[in-house]
Amino acid sequence: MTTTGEEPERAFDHSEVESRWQSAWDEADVFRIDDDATDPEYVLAMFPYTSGQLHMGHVRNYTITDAFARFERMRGEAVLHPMGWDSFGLPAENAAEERDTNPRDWTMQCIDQMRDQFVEMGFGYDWEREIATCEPEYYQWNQWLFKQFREAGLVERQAAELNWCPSCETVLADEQVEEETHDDGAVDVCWRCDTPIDHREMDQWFLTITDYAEELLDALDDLDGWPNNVREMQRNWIGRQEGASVAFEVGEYGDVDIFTTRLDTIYGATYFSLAPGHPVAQQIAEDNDEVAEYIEMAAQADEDELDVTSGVFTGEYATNPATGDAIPVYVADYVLTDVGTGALYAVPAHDDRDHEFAEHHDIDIQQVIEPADDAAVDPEDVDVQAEAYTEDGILVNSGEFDGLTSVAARETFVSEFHGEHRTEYNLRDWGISRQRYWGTPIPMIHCEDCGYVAVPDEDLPVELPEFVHTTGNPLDAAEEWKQTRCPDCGTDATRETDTMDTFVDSSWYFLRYVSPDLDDAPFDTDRASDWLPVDRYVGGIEHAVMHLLYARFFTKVIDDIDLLAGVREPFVNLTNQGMVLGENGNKMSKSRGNGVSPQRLIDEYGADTARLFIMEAAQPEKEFAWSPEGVQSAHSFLQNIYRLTEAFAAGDITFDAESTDIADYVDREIDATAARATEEYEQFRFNHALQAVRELVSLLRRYREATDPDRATFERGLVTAAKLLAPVAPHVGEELWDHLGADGLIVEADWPSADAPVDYETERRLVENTREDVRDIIDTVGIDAPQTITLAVAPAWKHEVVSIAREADNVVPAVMQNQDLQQYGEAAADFAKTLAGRANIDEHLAPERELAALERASWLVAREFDTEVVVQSADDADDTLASQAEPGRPAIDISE
RNA sequence: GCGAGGGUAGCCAAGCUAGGAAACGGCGGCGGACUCAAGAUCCGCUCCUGUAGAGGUCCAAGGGUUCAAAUCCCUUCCCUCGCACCA
Repeated sequence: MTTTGEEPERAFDHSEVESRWQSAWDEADVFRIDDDATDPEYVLAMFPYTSGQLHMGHVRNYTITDAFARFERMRGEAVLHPMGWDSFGLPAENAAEERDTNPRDWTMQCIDQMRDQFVEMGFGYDWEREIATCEPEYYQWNQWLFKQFREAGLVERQAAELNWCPSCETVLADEQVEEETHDDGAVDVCWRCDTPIDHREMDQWFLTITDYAEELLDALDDLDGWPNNVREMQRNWIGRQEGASVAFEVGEYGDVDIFTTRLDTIYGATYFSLAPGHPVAQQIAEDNDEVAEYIEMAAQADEDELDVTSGVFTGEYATNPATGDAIPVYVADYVLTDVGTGALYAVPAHDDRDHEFAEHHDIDIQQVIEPADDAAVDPEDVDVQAEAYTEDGILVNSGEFDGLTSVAARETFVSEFHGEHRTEYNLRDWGISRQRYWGTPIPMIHCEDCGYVAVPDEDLPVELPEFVHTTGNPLDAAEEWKQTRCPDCGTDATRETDTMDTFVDSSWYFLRYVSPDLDDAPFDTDRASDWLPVDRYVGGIEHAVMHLLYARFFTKVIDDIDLLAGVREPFVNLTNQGMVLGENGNKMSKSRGNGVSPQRLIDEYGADTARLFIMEAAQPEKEFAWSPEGVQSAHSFLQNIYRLTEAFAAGDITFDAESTDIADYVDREIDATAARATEEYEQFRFNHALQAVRELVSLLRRYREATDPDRATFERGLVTAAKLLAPVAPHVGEELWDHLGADGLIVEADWPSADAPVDYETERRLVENTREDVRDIIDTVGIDAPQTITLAVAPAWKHEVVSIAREADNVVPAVMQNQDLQQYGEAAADFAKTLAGRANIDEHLAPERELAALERASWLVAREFDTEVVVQSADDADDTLASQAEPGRPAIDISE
């Protein structure tokens, strides 16, 4: 125990309790799921990178999935809730260097450490399905899948200018390059070490994800279970532009294709521009020193160093197919080699960049689009010499096409100028080569005669050799490993020394859980087709593009090569959990010194306190700040519910066998709580569900204080609270369950049935309003010691009037025409008039139901004012009093 | 610049998709019960006014639709995030 003298005695010792139940779950195999289960609920958290350090983000992420998995399990679902280790990657190499060990030993040690912590947190995983991507049993299937992709024509070896991190000494995918802004502009840096990146030309293995660009984009529309921002980020990343390509004849170099989304502006093209990397620009450079220098300079320049006006005239001219004019050809850095065709015609009048460039280089600006009649801008106000007009409009100065709309012109011009419709994507192919050791060896062999040859299946896996400490790529230094024979011709050959991007590992791991020990295929196709897609996927927003896009790509390819039967998307519902901020509301970080160690929290307060605090703090998507008060509050709640249950179990509570109105009230609240908590769990709003549980426990305490409770009702309340709490605080849940003398484990118990009581909301409103009115009167009048509070329900005829009034358009005549109400004459008419003046008439209970509701709730009023409360029907009540009552608003009399 | 999501009482934060009660809950603050006292627990209050349940003003700002708007529509301002020399 770590209790200090200042703190109250703890009701139980969390470390003893928690480890005891963890063993019990383990022995009862409660988290194991049979291979023959049919379409289980697949609940998955993004598996952790094996840094060895569990942080609050992990705790939150895994508590969310664990609580939801436990909830579904109690509801009777078969649940697949596995865990594994994203265990390849550069940090392990760095750690190995620092600690004079090797990546494997380091990683394995991290895994053991993290697994222990997960167990301590009470996370219920099917550990028999545990996987680690750094094991040959796993990564051999990366290699096998790579070959399958290759056979499907989805692997290419391309020379490409690549992002190179000089510090990590490796190539980075576009996705791994981040922009860092400084005072003097932006710099591209390595996502891992923040070192500014270089560019290098190298041969690399690519997966042609661009072949799937269209489906990856279109299918986003149907991913309703994904957050909008993630879908939008992927749309952005894939970046589709609908346009057209048209050829311009460039001097002696022949036709050069351009891509444009604004073919309607072609008559306004007054110059032509090539990217520095465009083949024709390179050709021109051979005879033109000025162009050559410019291209060289542009290649050296940092991102953003050259502005839009940077460029050089080549001395060449292109022919505008629309006007027949010869327009000057420039090489300009703002034209990007890998966007479109790397060449464009420029229309200064209708494009901001072209406009700026033209001004700087003194090129003609020719207007060809005017605002349409219905545009917000008057054509007179448009001065393209001053500023580009970039909206669509009506063509002018475009020969016979004047008067066409932009939309029509774009269509017409495609055939007119022998172009073609074309769709371009920003998405680039996925370069997976990494010049590092701790990853999956790419299963290729280079033979002088045969070129690149895949390692035959029977020779897989290509296992990593022993790690050697070296400055370069350790695989390159492993001479013995490198030397092999060509599978085709048998002559000496060398192995590929690059390893795969670790995002390959995580692109299909969710399939491996289905059959983790299978040794003749990556996963069981039938079972995977039944168990997938993942029903609930939870992880950080940082994976919005990379991991989630690659995983979608892999799933589609795997389905296309018939390893899956009709699974096009891996994750149906996605939740990105928010950050856990430091106490001051800032990001937790070492430099700020505001980090909180999960381990210390577990030691001090126990896993359940940590879990409860995190889940109560906010909805999963929202960030929240760490709060010692919140932790304390969660802890004392657990202690309190424990004490209450213990008192019940120990026979410290006196019960009264007679059924009472109070018991009826409590019974209804129990049902309402179960209903509400169930809905909130389903909606992933754990904080709301937990709030309901707290309210129920508080009610049970008040119940006990107010009277000798009914035993069955009180017990049912405790059982319900324990069950509703169990997914979030499972150890305490078991302990409560045990005290309540129930059979088996709460983790396997049935979820409480969840129908809200009849008229619950209306009744609650009636009771709350009445209590407030009583308070209001006592307060306003200044009554010190009320003797008796009398509540009288309105007579049945008034209820009838209200019912009629709710339906009728014209209240007073409708009421007066009613035969039954005529006997109440004047009174009925007056009441009808009152109601007619109201904008809205609330729902109300029938008189006998209203009476019963008030009788059930009267103990709350009696308790609050320490007084007698009498609830009367209209017949029993004094006439004057009863006449003041309305449906939903009993008359109140307070005597001193 | 483009896109996504937001702005609710001292603070945090529900409600907004399906318009109908000054607007759930928590923290903080105030008062009361219990207690020798503190803590824990319990009962209230916490926009303004009010000696019988009332009235007034409210959900970034302004306008509109409606019997009725925090909720729907328009405009403006501000915040957070993502993308961005993308032709």
